[in-house]
Amino acid sequence: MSFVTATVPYHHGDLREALSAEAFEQVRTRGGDAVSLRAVAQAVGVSASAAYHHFPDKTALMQEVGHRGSLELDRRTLLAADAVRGRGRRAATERLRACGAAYIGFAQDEPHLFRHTFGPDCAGSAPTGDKAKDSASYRTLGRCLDDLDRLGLLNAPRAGLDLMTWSAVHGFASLLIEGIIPVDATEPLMATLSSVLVRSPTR
Amino acid sequence: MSFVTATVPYHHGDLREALSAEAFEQVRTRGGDAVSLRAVAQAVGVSASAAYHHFPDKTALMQEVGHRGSLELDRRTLLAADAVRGRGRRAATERLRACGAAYIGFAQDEPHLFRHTFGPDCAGSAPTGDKAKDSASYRTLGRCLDDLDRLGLLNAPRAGLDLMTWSAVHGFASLLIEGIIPVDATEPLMATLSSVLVRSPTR
DNA sequence: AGGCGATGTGAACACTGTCAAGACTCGGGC
DNA sequence: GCCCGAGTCTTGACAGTGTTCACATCGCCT
Repeated sequence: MSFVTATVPYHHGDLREALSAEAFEQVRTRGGDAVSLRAVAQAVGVSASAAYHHFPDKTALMQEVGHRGSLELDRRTLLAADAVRGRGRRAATERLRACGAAYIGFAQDEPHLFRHTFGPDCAGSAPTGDKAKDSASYRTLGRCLDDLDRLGLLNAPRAGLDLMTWSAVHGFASLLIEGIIPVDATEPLMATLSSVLVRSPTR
Repeated sequence: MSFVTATVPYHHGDLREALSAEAFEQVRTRGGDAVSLRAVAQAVGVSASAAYHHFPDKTALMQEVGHRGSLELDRRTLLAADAVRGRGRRAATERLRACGAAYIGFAQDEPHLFRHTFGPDCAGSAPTGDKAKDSASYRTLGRCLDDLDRLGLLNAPRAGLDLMTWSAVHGFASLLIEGIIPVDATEPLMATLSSVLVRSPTR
């Protein structure tokens, strides 16, 4: 009824969005395993079962979170790659390094999000089994390699290099956030990767 | 009391071991998130709270499982590497390939176990932040690189190559079991890795 | 024999995901 | 105006979880 009525509004404009956002934030801070549907619902100010009118499962909500996570990763890598201007040898090499560092940096800054994004609930959602090409960060990495290839700087045949590079960066990030690898190994990793991938300068 | 009494024996000889083994098996088949302390205890034929006299937490039990998983991974990689005899160029290259393939094969054969072994509950258990050197599979991979280095076949300075190679193999395995990468990409990956790491044969 | 410590049990707590039944609110047709 | 149905949200319940508590039981040592 009647005027103002700011408190307890009505049907809560856009619950689905609110739930997604809140879940995202909780996964980001507390980690995927530690967030409960009930807690998310309560934070939004709504009953737990209300969520079931917008998501079939808790898993569906979590997949939405994972999707947002991958978007953020894509954004970061693309930003880092675009920040390096120029078309020369130096620029192309640096671009690859920056792109990889951004990928690893994301995992470092948001380990919970990173884990969840590539966790079994989210990653396996695409039934195609070849989600690689859907990933923008993968494509960004690929474009960095293209640049190097165009300059004839690659140490090996272009094909298959995307996968290897991505694997190395992703694996390193994974091992890093689990504490298996010391954090100060990131620069050396990218340096080694460069030295292996791009042809030596003077010769 | 009295004779025979095979059923409901006594204190159950070695519960800790039984629980670990059962938990390991359940994680292996059902996946880490799907196994409950109670189910493990019941399968062993014991009350749930009995487990708390042998493990402080459910997490502690799960860490034990993770440890067993890493032992199995170590065993497989070592076995694969040792199966390749010879000290020549061919052998050294093939040894590296076999070692990596075994690593990836483990992830493929036992995805649940692999995930759990490198999951946050298990991997981060060592507070040193540099558990890499403790991992036998890491060292096995390193020895393969040593062999190549001794023959002067490496395409880049030896230092840092362990980390890069391990990262690539581990990352590939991770992406593979989440369905992000098609399974038939394993051979190409190891081929690319080899072609990048070891110097070209004729020149 | 007595008792003590290690090892087991059962009931209880707070919490989880999920679902069925009912209440509220809105928009559109009489 | 009214009413009704669709969409939305709540309450209450169920089975299951990790964990803890008080208590029972067993083997071993003095």
